[in-house]
Amino acid sequence: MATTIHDVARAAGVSPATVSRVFNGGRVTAERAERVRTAATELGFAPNRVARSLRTQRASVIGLLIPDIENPFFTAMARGVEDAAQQTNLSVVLCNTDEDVAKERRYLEIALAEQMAGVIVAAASRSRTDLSALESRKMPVVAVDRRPRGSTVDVVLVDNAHGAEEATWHLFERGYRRLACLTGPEGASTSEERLAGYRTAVRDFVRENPTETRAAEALREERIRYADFRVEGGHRAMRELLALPEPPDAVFAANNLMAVGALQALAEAGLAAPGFGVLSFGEIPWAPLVRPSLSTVRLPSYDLGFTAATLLQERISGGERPLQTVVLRTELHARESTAGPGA
Amino acid sequence: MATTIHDVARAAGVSPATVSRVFNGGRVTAERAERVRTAATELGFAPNRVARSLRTQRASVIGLLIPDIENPFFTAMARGVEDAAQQTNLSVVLCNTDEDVAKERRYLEIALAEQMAGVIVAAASRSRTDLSALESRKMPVVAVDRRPRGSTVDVVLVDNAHGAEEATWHLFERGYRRLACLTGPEGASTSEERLAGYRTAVRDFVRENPTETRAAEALREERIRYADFRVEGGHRAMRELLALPEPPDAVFAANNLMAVGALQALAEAGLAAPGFGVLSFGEIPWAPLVRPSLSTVRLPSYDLGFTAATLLQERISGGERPLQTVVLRTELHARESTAGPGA
DNA sequence: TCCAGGTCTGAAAACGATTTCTTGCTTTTC
DNA sequence: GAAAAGCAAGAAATCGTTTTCAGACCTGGA
Repeated sequence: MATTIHDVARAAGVSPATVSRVFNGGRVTAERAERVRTAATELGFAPNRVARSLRTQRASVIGLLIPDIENPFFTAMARGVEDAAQQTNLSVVLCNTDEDVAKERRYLEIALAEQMAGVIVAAASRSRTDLSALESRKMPVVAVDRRPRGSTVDVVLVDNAHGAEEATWHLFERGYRRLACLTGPEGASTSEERLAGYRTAVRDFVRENPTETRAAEALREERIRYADFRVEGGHRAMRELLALPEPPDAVFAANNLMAVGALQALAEAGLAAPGFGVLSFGEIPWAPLVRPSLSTVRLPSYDLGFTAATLLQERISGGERPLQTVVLRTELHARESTAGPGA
Repeated sequence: MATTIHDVARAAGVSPATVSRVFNGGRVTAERAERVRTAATELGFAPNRVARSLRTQRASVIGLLIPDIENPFFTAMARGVEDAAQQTNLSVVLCNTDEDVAKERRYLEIALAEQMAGVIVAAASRSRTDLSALESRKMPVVAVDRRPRGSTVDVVLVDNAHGAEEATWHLFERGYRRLACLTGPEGASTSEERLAGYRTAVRDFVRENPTETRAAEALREERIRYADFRVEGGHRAMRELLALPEPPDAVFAANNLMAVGALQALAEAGLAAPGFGVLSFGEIPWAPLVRPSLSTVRLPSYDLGFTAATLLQERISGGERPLQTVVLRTELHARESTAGPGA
């Protein structure tokens, strides 16, 4: 049934050790190596990875833990990881943690028990995600998109603050003056950084345009809503914003799903671009189809994954180098229409 | 470092065999079992899955091969698989084959070499996907969404023909008379079945309404376009349809991505509902936001995955029963507006 | 001629679990 | 009371590799 290294050895008239050496680049005379190789193909031999992992204490699989498999941001990232991994014949195991720390912990345990070669993790929680077990067992880890608190691993991040700043600025340039912000959960590094970028942009704009007195209201408490990075949360928060005595005329949404929720709320209220401005931090697939049209900040999701996987592979192959933090830039994608709110 | 079964045995003053029995439900006296258990938790012991797999020749991991990780249909399916798998402590490994038979073959080989407990596969190709290697090694397999030719495995399918029939009929009911069809690649079971359903509905309608002479044109060759199940293909095909001397007034798109492409082409041509009817076979996430609005056939993607995983688990635990084919029903989701093309 | 230094090879010991086999005890049964 | 049966527990074999170790063989220099 399953042909083993012994079967090949017997067929080729050599010892199992020699067969192993042929497959792992040991020193074997050309003539014998040839005999082994033909015997192997003849028998359809493929080395048993489980046995190999047990012996070498290392599998040729890396784990990728993401919080939401249905979010296109993470699936694009997964593609990047996969493409990078293929280069060194690593295979990728995708685990969906569902933003749930308990589920995440279970997957991390599996990663250890399966002796995976390494793990790339987009942490479910900044403070409660615990990578120490992996670190103490010397398993290579790269954190991506979100920086877990207090762990000493390589990190690949998006330049959230800068991207949010540019995006907010863009809303001002388009002529909107009564901005609001829809950010993610308090405590998540991504939502805090994006909110910080929003605030910076508003302050800068107010400083440079002292006559625009109302712009500063964008910093007021009631204009800044914390939601949960999901469609439903964005929807509810947007409704609250619209119910304000002085509702905003544009909104900066800190991720794509909340932007979708906001668009729904706007549609229900009969509002649309260009009268109302919407900026989504993160692409909405098929955004051109979406009504009302909106501008988006394109996130380097694929590259995020690709870079993380490359870093991880360096660690796996034993590269001793200082911890690295890579920050990738975003890209503003303005909607085609140039008309502002007044038009 | 890694605590093994031996460490636990020594700490509890028993043999490794006993420890193993405690964890696998062998017969052990209560008093000893207790000693083992406390020792295990004290040492933080977790059995090494690799070693276990090597010995038992079976891993507690199942592989899920899907053709496109960025298609929400498949990610929803993945969730279903995962939820079902959790019930028996199986973990799921997601592999993205990218509609590429070579990539798929590589993943199937990995599944064998890693000795996974089983595989669920949405085949990249109906005829060229080859599951025989798995079958001959007695690895449990369930095919999902697409039925691979000539293999004897359990299958979980969508009732494509029936769903397409209902959907097409719905277009007629809304008042459209010049229908067209955008189907998938020739040779794919899903696209053929959906096309067949479309044809059945048209024929039925013509038979029941002999005065509607033009309706039969929906069966003409130029009204039926084969594309590739992707956005770009749908876009191109729709443009061709619109360029016909007698363009259609409604289109049945055989999957969600092509429907998106079609909507793009329509938007470019200045067409929208209700003047032009669009029916998407498969949900478009955030469809309510999409312009023009459209009706969709909701596919049981989650249940597809859940059912497949349940079936697979029965096979894994050795249930000997005849091969099964489960067909799940679709659900028509009409767009809210009731106005037809003439309105 | 002999020995040092190299290359190649096979035997055997890991890796960490499960499982068969055996042993020694206790309980039943006639 | 002795034979049969049942049960718990340990010793040891096993899964399929990799890798250490030691031996065999060859080459070249003194």
